[in-house]
Amino acid sequence: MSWTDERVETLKKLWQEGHSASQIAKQLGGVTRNAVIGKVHRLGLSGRAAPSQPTRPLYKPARPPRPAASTASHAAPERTVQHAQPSLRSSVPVLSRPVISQPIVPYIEEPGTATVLTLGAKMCKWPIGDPSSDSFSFCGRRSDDGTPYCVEHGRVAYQPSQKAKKRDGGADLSRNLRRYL
DNA sequence: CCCTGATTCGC
DNA sequence: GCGAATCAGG
Repeated sequence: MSWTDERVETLKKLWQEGHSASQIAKQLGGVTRNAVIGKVHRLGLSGRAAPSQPTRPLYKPARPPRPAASTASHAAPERTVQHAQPSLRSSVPVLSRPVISQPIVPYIEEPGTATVLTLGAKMCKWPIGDPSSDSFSFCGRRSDDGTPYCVEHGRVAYQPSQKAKKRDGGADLSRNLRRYL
């Protein structure tokens, strides 16, 4: 099987909905979960904002060398060591209930006031500021139904996907966009 | 062991 | 671009 437009659309949809790679692979058929993950990465939509527990720590654990299978000529060039940058990739831990007596508000009207402790399920998880900074926060406005972001940020998050599949001269862009919001 | 996503790299 | 092999974890 190959990655047709339709299958990519399905992949993106399921991935955004929080399905695991193996589940998506199973549903699509003809591909392994590795294929799905690889595609997800190439599409640049790795790191889901919505569900699950963060699997990776925020720091980069230094990649181990991989023993090349059976290829003789392979002079491994030293890669430039780039220091780990604070990444937004890791998913945001969503509290199921307040730890102390912190009332969780459904959403916040003023953008950028939600912290990791006050961020609720229905709040926009668009990051604001430097994650390593104390002032780091999330948008926190009411997220659009079923999405991690508010309408405004959802537009930004899922923007560059359409290349006019059918024949709409761009007039239907907003309509197509709604499928992702 | 089951599962998860992440990464590398030959193809 | 693709995805198997392999990794680090839950």
